[in-house]
Amino acid sequence: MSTSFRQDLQLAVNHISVDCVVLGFDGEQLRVLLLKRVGESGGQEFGDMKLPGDLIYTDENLDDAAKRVLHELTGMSNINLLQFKAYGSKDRITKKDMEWLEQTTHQHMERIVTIAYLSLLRISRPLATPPAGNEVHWVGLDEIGTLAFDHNILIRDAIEAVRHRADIDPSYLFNLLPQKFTMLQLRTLYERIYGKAQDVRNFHKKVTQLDYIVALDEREQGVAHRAARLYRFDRKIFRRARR
Amino acid sequence: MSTSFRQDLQLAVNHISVDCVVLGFDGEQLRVLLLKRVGESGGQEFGDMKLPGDLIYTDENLDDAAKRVLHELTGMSNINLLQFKAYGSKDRITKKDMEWLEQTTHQHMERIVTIAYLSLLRISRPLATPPAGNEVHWVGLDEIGTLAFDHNILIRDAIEAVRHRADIDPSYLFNLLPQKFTMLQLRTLYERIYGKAQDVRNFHKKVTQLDYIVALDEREQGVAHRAARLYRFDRKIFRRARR
DNA sequence: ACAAAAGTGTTTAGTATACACCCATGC
DNA sequence: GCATGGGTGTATACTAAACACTTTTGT
Repeated sequence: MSTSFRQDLQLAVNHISVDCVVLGFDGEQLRVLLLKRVGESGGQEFGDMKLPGDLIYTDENLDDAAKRVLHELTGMSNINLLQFKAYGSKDRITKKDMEWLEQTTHQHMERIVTIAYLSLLRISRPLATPPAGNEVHWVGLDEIGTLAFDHNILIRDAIEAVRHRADIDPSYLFNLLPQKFTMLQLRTLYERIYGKAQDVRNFHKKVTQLDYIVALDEREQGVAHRAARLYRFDRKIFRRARR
Repeated sequence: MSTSFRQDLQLAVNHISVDCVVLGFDGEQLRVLLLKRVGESGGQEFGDMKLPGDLIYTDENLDDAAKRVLHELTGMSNINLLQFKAYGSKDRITKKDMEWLEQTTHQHMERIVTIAYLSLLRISRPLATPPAGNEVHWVGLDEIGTLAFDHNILIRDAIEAVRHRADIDPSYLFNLLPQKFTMLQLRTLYERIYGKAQDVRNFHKKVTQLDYIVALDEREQGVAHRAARLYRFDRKIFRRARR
């Protein structure tokens, strides 16, 4: 809070937003939920993409604002949510972005600090139909072009945050997998997150000696080769083992 | 940024501050830099302590605001600085704290989001004399009472951030040690950060096989027992080994 | 001589890595 | 019958942990 050292200097009039990096995994690659944005700049119409987010309301906590954004986007409550960084540099917002904001919110904006959140979502879960004029897409990490604001940077930082979080909490990544998954899916996920190949046998060994990953008697269906065994993550066993 | 889903709701008028958790290590325990705060609430004068921090100015980046606060406090520039979390819940500011803020800043406050920074400082470095009415103290972690705002929580989270950071970057903790240090100092530091005892021999072994910690031909002076060898951290060797 | 901390090796357990072949299934 | 991925074991290197006595120095 203020140290009262320099009351004479001008204080900023601020807006605060939350932006959500929602990650999914399709069995092959990581994908991010992006919204289509349309606007006008210098008489030219443009269309690009952005992360879901919003300005926070009066009396609304940061975490609650992020929950609200995700609820509006997906129709879900109780989504895992992790605040990972705040972005407040002046040049994170270009003139074009500022114009778009003022067109959209009908407010004068001086400066926007955004608090970035990370959320992992099973990609199979159906999304709510978004309000008219909004298009939501799962976009593969390699297919992301230049996004609005500094959202490319947010996504890069978010991936790093996933890694750190998964190091601390080994259960974290299971938010990205279906309830029943194959070893290949799990291994591919690790390869995508950590960016390096995992040895099949060593990976299999490491995973099977974790008691909270339990083998099912089921196998995958309708594949053009030997069907893989399915596994599930058992949260209760995991919790017990950790205390 | 705005999704424009609900323009009709009232947006918050916000203030944004930075707070700095500055940690030092005296060879025995971790200490935090705290400022004395005096104020009046309900006719009663009170005195307690708070973290250094300030509202950000117009056109000022978050990181720059944190740098400014630290510069005013310590007279130093080029201090390591790590943003670790944003705090924005409504109830983080009590009525008493809000009164104090309005007394001090002569501004109406509706809501304050603070971006918290972590900084490690050699405790031996002399601090600048703070502006009149400000008292700065290095307070041991165990001696911290109830601080203003949610500053006790910020400090707890900061310690966790130190651990995570040190896991990623083994050079980080050397910011807390004098340039020449003994094994005991280094070991005690690890014990304080990770909260558990380190075996003397194993620790010594692990450290001496790191080439970027170099043994000096000097020993400590004026101790009432066998004098310990001094070591220093060599940043150049460290950098080379990491690429 | 005694108090107080410095300094030093070995053994054992666990974890990480490297590596190649047969199996089941659908087409 | 062939293409595709599923499934399995062993040997080696490295890292982590447990554990106790002698040395140096100041008082």
